[in-house]
Amino acid sequence: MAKAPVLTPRAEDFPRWYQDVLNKAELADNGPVRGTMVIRPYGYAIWERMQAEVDARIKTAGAQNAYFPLFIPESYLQREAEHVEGFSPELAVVTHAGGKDLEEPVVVRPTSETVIGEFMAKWTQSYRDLPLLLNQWANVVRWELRPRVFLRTSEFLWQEGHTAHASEQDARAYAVRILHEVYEDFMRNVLAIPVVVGRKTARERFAGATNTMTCEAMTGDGKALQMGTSHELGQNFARAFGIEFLDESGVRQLAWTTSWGVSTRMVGGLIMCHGDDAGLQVPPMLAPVQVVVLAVRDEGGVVERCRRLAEDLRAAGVRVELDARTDTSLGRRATDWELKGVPVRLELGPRDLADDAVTLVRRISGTKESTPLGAVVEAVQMALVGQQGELLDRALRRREDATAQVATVEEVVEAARSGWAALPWSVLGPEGEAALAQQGISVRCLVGPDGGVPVTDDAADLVAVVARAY
RNA sequence: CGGGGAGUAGCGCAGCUUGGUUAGCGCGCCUGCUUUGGGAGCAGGAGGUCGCGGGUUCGAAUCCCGCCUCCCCGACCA
Repeated sequence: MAKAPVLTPRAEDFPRWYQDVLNKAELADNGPVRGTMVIRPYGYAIWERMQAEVDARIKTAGAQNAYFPLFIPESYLQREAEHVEGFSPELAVVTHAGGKDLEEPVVVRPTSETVIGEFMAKWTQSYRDLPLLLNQWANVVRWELRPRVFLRTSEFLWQEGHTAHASEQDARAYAVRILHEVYEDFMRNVLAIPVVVGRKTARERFAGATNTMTCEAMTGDGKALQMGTSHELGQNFARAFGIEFLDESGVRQLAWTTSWGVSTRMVGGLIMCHGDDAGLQVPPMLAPVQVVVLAVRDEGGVVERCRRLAEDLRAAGVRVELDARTDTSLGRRATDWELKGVPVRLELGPRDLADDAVTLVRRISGTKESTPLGAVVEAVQMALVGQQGELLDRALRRREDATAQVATVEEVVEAARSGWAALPWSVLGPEGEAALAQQGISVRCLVGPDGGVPVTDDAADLVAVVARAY
């Protein structure tokens, strides 16, 4: 008799499977207030690894970290018409504090363009002050109607970059640079998620932006997930907040700003892109635990040998954890580490020890082989590289297989049942986009014929990537 | 806000139609022994204002009225 599956099979009920993974891999719980989440230590360790990798790339791109307040005067939001209109429905507003009603309500930041704009205006006097390249790691609040842990929560963690530039070209170049060198690079090479990078249509644009660019991932059930965005804000916020400078010829000019962010949603994206019926699969580059050394049983010096093995791996720069809980059965522990998606497992028991070997198990390819103890560090390092590549290849193949090249709106609807569709934007257009929206299908982004990110949305030959989205 | 569903142990559920011993089951948890190479077995044990308030009744998880909350599907969204 087969045992009951550890998780609800994905094919049976994908949302249920997602919930099961969150619980069994000990990633997160629902918080007490609707739409909030508790990120458990393993989930948070994954987020910390994401932060470290993204933060390093942001710094390489020249931005500096700072911190702006959680509370923003309500009047700030109202200074940019589209921005306030876009965010009003989901604002959490504090009207009462310190035992009395506030003179002016303060909003809990849904994003920080406004408050940062106010300070950019103070700090920007001369063209020599530009570009001003800021980033902050923070929590933000958007009162969501239909929350899902990690994917859409009322409070989430993110980084938000905000920059001011002397020219439109400079601002655009920076927004594009962040999109590719920070986000796309991180997602593809660390998360092993082959995102499609493109330009949002006017309908999908960020409230207050002149251009929104996006990284879109395909989930295991063939939907789309927006993993990160980079916006050109034109002079909209500069005008609203007075971000001005004197140029080389002494003429007063309005600055051009950008903003860009990725959030804890990426943890949900990781689960949905790479998870299988045995649980999460974490790419080695990201994994907070790359290797677990599993002592099969406490006999004949096995545990001590495992401890040394773990130390050797750690010394070689591998993120390793020792599992010497030999009072719990091997099967249970193996299953638990699979659920958590640890890419490499080293099982060491009396039999292995007698052979002076260890059993190396790969989570992603599912292979298992005996490896001499003397060569194990190198074998592990090769396995980590191999598993990283395999995960990306697999995700890329799946995305390509599940993306239909179509020519009509009818075909889009059919394709979107199980995957993505790509068709000429000239065929679809804003009218077709509105029609699809009625059926819960959206244009995820527009891409150029060469796969590049278009500079406008009315160029010829643009391809619309269309799907149902989370 | 529209349409569906559900509130009983940490989690998942049964019991309710037809009111009646001490409210049950699975998983999990604790203790002990035996185990440990793919989710261990046996024995013992802890754990409950049956969502809240009222009503009917000798007696309510169960019937009646009111309220609250949560989940799922849509519209909003990193």
